Amino acid sequence: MQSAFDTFRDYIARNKLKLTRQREVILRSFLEAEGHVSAEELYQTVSAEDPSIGLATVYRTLNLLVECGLAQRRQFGEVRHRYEHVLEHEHHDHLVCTRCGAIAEFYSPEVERVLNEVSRERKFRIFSHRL
Amino acid sequence: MQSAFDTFRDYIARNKLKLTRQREVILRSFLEAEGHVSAEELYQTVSAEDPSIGLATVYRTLNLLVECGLAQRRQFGEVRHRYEHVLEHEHHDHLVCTRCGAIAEFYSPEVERVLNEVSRERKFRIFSHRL
DNA sequence: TGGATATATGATAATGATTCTCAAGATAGG
DNA sequence: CCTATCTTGAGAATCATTATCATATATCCA
Repeated sequence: MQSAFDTFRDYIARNKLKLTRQREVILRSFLEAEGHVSAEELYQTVSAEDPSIGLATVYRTLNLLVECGLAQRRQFGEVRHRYEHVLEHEHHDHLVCTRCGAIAEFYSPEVERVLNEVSRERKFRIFSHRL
Repeated sequence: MQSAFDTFRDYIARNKLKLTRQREVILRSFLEAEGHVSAEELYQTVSAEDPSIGLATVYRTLNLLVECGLAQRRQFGEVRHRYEHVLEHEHHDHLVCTRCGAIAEFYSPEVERVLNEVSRERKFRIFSHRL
């Protein structure tokens, strides 16, 4: 299985994009970050390593990571989005505390099965789901 | 069982708020609207009946409706929120088409059961969920 | 290796949904 | 019908995210 960096490099190459220092720094920080990061939070981390990197570039790179399948974008109670890495852990759903924002992850084969059944009945094809 | 208007009136009274013409018009339009309305869409409908009602008031009233339990606010793929009435139909989850935005509703007792189990294990208490 | 060329970047402006502000208007209770 | 209190409409403000644009940089190819 290829590393996240390989996946990213492949995506870059396939789409005639360029592998820049900024993108490397951002990807590295993203992978080191644990759990669910917001763009702003990631920007803080990245800035510590290279203060010249702008917030816009963090946003742009996060979008790339989503496109190449390395990251998933989700929105919990808040306004802003959070990103989590995909390769590192299995598919799962979330419980989010409405008081403190704590997040617990879980996986249920039954939920998956129900979703497949329901979508078949209704003639939907499931690309992803959020619970 | 009391009507949506009664529920709203009660909430208004209990919180020392006032029942205004605008709020009545907006609630009525909301109940007549089918499915999942955005604030902007509801504003269009409301404007047709009374052009003097402002967008801010629609937002404010929708928030009241959510607070008193008549409406639920959800966010599908898009940026903006959509609101749906609660009293009219049972609790359910959604399938959303990523191409055309079509929405299908479904209910699965199994999903509910799994959520209850998981939340008990993790010491969460479920107020609501979005799938 | 050196350029040419296409893509990236940083700073900042723009956007779009939602909320806030505030002066003027309307409701409820006595 | 008066007054205290809550609402309203209009537009400004906010906040996360995206677009713009001039400059910088990576990649490709001779």
